[in-house]
Amino acid sequence: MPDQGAPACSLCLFHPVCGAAATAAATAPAGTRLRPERLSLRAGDYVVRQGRPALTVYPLRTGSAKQVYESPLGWRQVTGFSLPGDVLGLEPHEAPQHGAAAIALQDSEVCAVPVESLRELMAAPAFRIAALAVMRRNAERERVLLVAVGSMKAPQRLAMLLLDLAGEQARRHGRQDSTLTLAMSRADIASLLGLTLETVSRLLSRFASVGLIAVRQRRLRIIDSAGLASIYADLDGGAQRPAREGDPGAEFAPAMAMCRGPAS
Amino acid sequence: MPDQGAPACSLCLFHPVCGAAATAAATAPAGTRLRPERLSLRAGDYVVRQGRPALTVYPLRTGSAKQVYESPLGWRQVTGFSLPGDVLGLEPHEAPQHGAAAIALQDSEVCAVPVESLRELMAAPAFRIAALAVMRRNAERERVLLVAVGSMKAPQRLAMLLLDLAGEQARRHGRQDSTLTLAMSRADIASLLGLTLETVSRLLSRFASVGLIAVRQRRLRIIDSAGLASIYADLDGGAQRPAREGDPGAEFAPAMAMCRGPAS
DNA sequence: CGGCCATTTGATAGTCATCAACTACCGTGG
DNA sequence: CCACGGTAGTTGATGACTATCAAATGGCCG
Repeated sequence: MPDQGAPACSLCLFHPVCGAAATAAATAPAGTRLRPERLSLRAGDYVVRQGRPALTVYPLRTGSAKQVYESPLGWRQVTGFSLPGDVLGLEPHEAPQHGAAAIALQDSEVCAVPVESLRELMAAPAFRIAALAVMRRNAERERVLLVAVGSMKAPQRLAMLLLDLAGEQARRHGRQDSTLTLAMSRADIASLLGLTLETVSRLLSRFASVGLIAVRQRRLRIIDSAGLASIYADLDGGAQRPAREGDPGAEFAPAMAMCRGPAS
Repeated sequence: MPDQGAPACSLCLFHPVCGAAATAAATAPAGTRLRPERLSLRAGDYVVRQGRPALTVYPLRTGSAKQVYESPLGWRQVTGFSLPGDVLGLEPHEAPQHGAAAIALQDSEVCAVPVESLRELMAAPAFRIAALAVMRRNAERERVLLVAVGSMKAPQRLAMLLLDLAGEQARRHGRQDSTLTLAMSRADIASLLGLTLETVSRLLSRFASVGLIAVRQRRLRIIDSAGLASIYADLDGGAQRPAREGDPGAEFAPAMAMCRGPAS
């Protein structure tokens, strides 16, 4: 067992050049191997603070984190969640300061990579490409979130998040066991989606009552992935025209009765 | 009159190296001067299309444009407006494809700069810094928008936009004459802010009726800039607790009665 | 002048925030 | 080990906010 990294290390941006990983020996030039320091975090710890100089980036080994952005006027909002393999504090456009805070959602471990190392690595085309791809991915994510918050109804937003979390989980742990652990609170989810925690709680209950998911506290299992997807995908957000008699398609309408409140 | 550029050319990212500008002779190395081709656009023309290869960037000389992002599932949303001096189609993270469409809001003029030229220019530290700053600015803008759409009430969002437009206008035309021309339709504004066009129209009317602005069609004048700012800045979105008797501050509450609907 | 589109305005109701209990969970300390 | 307190989460009642539907008005272009 040469690779002593956590399971998700193989997804880390730095994995190919990480001295702690066996693969590095083969692919990385001798001089560029990293021996990152490791840090342990407790739930709630700040990994990076918004506005502070960006001196270090922190690949997440285990645990999870949230990004929190505070607008110039003091509005605060969760802008994303991070799972092992993600890089906390990685700023796009070579920003000299962190654009958002990163906060551990649970006891977690991170590596600490100085930005100088990062800058040197960026000189290597292969690494550079990978790093830029990660940043683009993050940017795209934020845009999807913007559209979700700006145009979609609450059930769709939540369905989107659940599917996204499941997808990320699958990307890491291989097979999708469809069982997630929500490391974030309802309030965090609500902030991300532009809702209130009560609404999130209610929707989760409603999803569960219709058999889409099973949820108990922070343990969640996706039962009907396709159902969630149909809620998410539903353009026009489950709009309810007066439902004239003989309305074609009324007898179908898969699971997106979700958007219509409790079954009367 | 050596500088033949449009007034806003001096704000263009490429101005220091633009062969059409007199200043370029002084600051730019001989080999890197640009002679960008100019294009004329009609209202509604696509400058760049989302997903198409990013081969050219288009500094906006005159007119205005909107960015429209379409999510993977087909949700479409305006993500920003551009004014002269902005660069259309400029993709962050060296993205090979355009991440959003840019559409002229009125008859406009743009320059066409090949990405190869851009790439060469990025080698020069001064230009690189400026370009990265522009991209960071754009990213920050999007995040502010995300928070606005996610957490703020409709009147705040609109006040924010008006102040922003006024600020951008002032940054270009020097003194703020406080008179803007809204090149975008109500529907575009609504899409940007995550509202409907009716709500935007109503709010504009309401703002006007309270003396914050004067608006007739697409001609708008800001009368009480501070009043708009107080609406925008109001944390907790003008929440109305039951207003107990003797509630301190009730007799104040500047212009943010806006958030409470028509004066009863 | 007529048609078309953008905008305004009104009426209505859906969605979701807000306020308020209530319950479940978790770690702590007796 | 169990009682306890505090936090997180659930559920209900209510109504504000804003979407939706509908119609009228105004401006612009052919």
